[in-house]
Amino acid sequence: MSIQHNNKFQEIISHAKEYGFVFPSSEIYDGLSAVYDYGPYGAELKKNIRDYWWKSMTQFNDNIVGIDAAIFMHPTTWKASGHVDNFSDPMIDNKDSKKRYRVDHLIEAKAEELALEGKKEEEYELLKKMDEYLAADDFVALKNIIEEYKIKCSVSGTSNWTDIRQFNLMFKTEFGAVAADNAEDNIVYLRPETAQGIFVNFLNVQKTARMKIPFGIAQTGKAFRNEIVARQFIFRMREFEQMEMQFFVRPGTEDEWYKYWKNERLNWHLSLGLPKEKYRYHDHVKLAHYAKEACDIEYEFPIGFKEVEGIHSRSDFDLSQHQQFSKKKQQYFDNDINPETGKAFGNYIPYVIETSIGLDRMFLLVLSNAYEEETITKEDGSTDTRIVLHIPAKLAPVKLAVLPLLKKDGLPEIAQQLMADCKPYFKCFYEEKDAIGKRYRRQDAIGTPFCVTIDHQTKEDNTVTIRFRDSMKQERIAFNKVRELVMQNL
RNA sequence: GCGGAAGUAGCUCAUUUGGUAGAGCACAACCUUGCCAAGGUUGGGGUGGCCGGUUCGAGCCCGGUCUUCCGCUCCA
Repeated sequence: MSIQHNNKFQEIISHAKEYGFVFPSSEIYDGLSAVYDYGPYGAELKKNIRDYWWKSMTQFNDNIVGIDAAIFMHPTTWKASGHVDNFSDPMIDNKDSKKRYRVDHLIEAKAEELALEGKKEEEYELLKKMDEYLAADDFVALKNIIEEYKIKCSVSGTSNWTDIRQFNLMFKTEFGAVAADNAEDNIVYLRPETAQGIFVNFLNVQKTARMKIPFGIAQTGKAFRNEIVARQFIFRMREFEQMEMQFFVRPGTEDEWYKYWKNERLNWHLSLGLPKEKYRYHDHVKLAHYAKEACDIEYEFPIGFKEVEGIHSRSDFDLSQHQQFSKKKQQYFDNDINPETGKAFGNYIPYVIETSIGLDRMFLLVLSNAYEEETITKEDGSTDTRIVLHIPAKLAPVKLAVLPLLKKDGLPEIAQQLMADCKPYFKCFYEEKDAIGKRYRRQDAIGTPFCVTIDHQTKEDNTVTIRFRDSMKQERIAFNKVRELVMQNL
């Protein structure tokens, strides 16, 4: 990351705070690491992004419906999904190389080494101890093993280790107000992804909304991950919001649908007028346990190319797992005729294509792309700078600012009429204090695409000045055309 | 977690060797004001991140602690 880019990122963070987009969480108590709150304009922008996504999924696609599943889920959900077993490993760091290892990997590597030296008994002994201590969560004993066998870091070659720490991806909490006999019985997790809420409702949705494959289920909502290092402003947070759509398809057609959604999702981004050259696909080579194919849509943030959205071909992994753990069939009966056999496709577990976008990351994307510190040359040749957010009008927190040129001569009254006229249709902002130029610049700073000024001429011919954010150009239009003009751009 | 940097008004920053904190912007009120942040007057606002030490006296020196940022590390 260059210093220049770094500065731009800092400026965006400062701007976000100063103008009420994003605040550090619990700031009066010195903040909570990697947790942020959205302020008045941030909440509007975030909501507008969410709504735009939701509409593009559930309104523009006849075969996609939405749900809103709970954050709490039955704990077995996470055993089935693989989150419990795959994300609770003890870790240890080498202080010299700064490299982090999974403790079991480290010890197993040593055992293998012993085996190669022909010390079969020692190998067996070591692995037996390890399993015993792992099962007991005895980190002190595990570290003793590492020291006893003089296990070294392959990078630094030293045995300078930190203490062992448990890495838990999922946040745990207690469910129910009364303690259970066995404390473990009361544990529920805060979901680390929204997808499982869709999978466990697959049959409910399919039956009640009478969906036929191929079809999709969309959902937006909070998810929680206890990241080891969560940083970079709202890019990686421990509490974040996902917008996910799981698309269920007939086995054998997954490649075609994967390509379809890969293409479709990038087009969604471009439909907002975001610059194509800042986007790229990143195809995964190393795949997660459930994935058949996977790619990320990356965007060039001020901190470099980073993932905004993932498209994954998840096979029938999730539904199969839930079928196995719940002992409830997760199958679909496909009445369509298979041209090869002349019979219906019959019962099967559908394959899934997932599109998963981080709402907070999308927010940061929009903000990063919108932010500009512009140098403008005035009529007298002198230069000035203005800070402007070129937020797409569809997403802008405030659509229209209504500004009486003077706070007298009946101009505020006329302005209030316009407010009343537009308020029911989109978010408006009214202001009558300070010089007009200052008011324009304040609207630029929060990304308001249109400003309308009411002046004395308005009283004579019912026209107003409309001023455009990006070009700073002004036009005279009829008072009663303002609402229409703004709505055309939303 | 390791290394580095920084915490003074809402924001950006001053306060030369230790002597009971200041500016600009922002905010509020009034006046002024015909179109791109720059008119005037007045006003509100700070236990200097927190705790302790040295000193007659600490925003400044020392120690600890917390938080944030950057780099490394990790990342479904």
